[in-house]
Amino acid sequence: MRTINSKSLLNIEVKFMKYMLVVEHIREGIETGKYSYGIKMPTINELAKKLNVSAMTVKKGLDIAQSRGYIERRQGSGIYVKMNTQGKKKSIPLSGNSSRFSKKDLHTKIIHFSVDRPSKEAAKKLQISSTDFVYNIERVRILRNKPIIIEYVYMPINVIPGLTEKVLKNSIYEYIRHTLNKRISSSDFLITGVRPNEDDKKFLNLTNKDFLMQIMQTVYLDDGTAFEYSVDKHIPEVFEYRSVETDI
Amino acid sequence: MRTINSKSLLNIEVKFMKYMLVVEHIREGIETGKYSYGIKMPTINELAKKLNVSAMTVKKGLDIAQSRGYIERRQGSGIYVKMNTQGKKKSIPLSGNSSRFSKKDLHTKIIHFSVDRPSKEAAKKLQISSTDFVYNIERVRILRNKPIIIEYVYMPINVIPGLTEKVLKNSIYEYIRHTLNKRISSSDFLITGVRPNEDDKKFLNLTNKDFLMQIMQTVYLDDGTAFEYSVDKHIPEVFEYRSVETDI
DNA sequence: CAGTGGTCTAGACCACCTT
DNA sequence: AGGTGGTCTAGACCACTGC
Repeated sequence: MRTINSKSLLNIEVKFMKYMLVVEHIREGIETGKYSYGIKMPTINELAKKLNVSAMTVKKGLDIAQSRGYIERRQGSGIYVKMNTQGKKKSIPLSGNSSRFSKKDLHTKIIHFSVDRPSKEAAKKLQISSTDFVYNIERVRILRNKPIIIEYVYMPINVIPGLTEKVLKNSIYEYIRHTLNKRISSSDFLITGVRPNEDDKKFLNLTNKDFLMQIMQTVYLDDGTAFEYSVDKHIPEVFEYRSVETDI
Repeated sequence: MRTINSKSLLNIEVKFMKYMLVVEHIREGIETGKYSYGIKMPTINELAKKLNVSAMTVKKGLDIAQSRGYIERRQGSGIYVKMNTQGKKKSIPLSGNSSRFSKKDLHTKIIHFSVDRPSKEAAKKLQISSTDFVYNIERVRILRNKPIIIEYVYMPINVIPGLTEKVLKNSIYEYIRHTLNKRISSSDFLITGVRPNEDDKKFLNLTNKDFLMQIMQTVYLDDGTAFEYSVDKHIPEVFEYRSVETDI
């Protein structure tokens, strides 16, 4: 990646794509209240001049700001702020758990941890052979003594070597990012509502009357390798998925 | 919009942004099996030459193909096909109902239709005054005699004038697009799991043991006007939300 | 018709992967 | 070192809005 140093006068080296300057400018403007709901923003050329980048780069930044729901663009008219100061945040299923809780309140109980052959389903999703080995993990997330999420996770041992119970007790994603130095790039996921199975009922203290919000997902590294196939089931009290959709 | 005519030799005028040629090329390649899972695609320069567009335009098309989950891009390596022939489709909540059913099998029952003042919540979401008027609509969607979705819809009468029961029986969105000639551009939505209320139970034939998949959404026209605030509740058997998330 | 956003281009250069 | 994708630019031209 090409990087530039902004704020170098402050001796704080911030590495950015230039188009992220645009996104940051808008995010900051919304947070500080400079840009509030419905206001017309500066034009593309003004932004380009102010941030010292080309118009094309501003446009690329606007693409991202728009995809995040910050702004609305009206051809021939201008750019308008769409988000309120109390910014909406996407609850991203990438990390397998909701980020709405402070880390202190959240504990992890490991129900099962083994290395097995993958199920047919898991092998297909992970694009591996049924003779390869995968970690087979079952975890329960507990929020202030209340179990809220049960996770069934499959990861190829070749892709994510060296998993231990200690890692599972903390964050698998931290381990992948900071110990293995791999980058997570994308996920396909599917949200449905399901009834609990026997394990779900046992570990989340549920009955047949209860239900769960299920996310089935395949997660990819930035080299395209699928490294996780997982099924997370959340109790409805703590689940929400928020997003923005834009035409094309 | 700038438009060009492709396939003019066939006397079929297809109006496109050039970058959509790239998206279409990839979609078609996946559908016909020319591009199958894992295959390395032509390079950007090759695509540019083949489709007779600039490299930047190819890149813009790739952005869209990537956001649709068609491809994976690996810097320094190439572009790889990610989607299987039996293409995944996003079940888009924009239309308020799942598009997995043929129109023939789906019927609509209108439970309630009036013009009222908006609730505080609806006024806030629609960015209108509590003294303005809104359509207050309650509909049930019925799939082959089984009620599957109940919808509570609020629309400002100033923005969407002339709604009738006949429109409600068909598609409000068709009416907006083709009769009012307005364009729908984006939506914010929130997916949660809920228990049915009294109306839900009555009209979907549910009990307290049942649950529903709820989408609360605000939908915007391309001029930024919020024109719909709605709560749709789907029975879990027919609900799924599928998507792709990419870093940034 | 002036202003604004959208599309498109050719080309320079950078970052990363592969050999 | 060569190939490939990513970023960035300056500038041309188009489509739309609003005065």
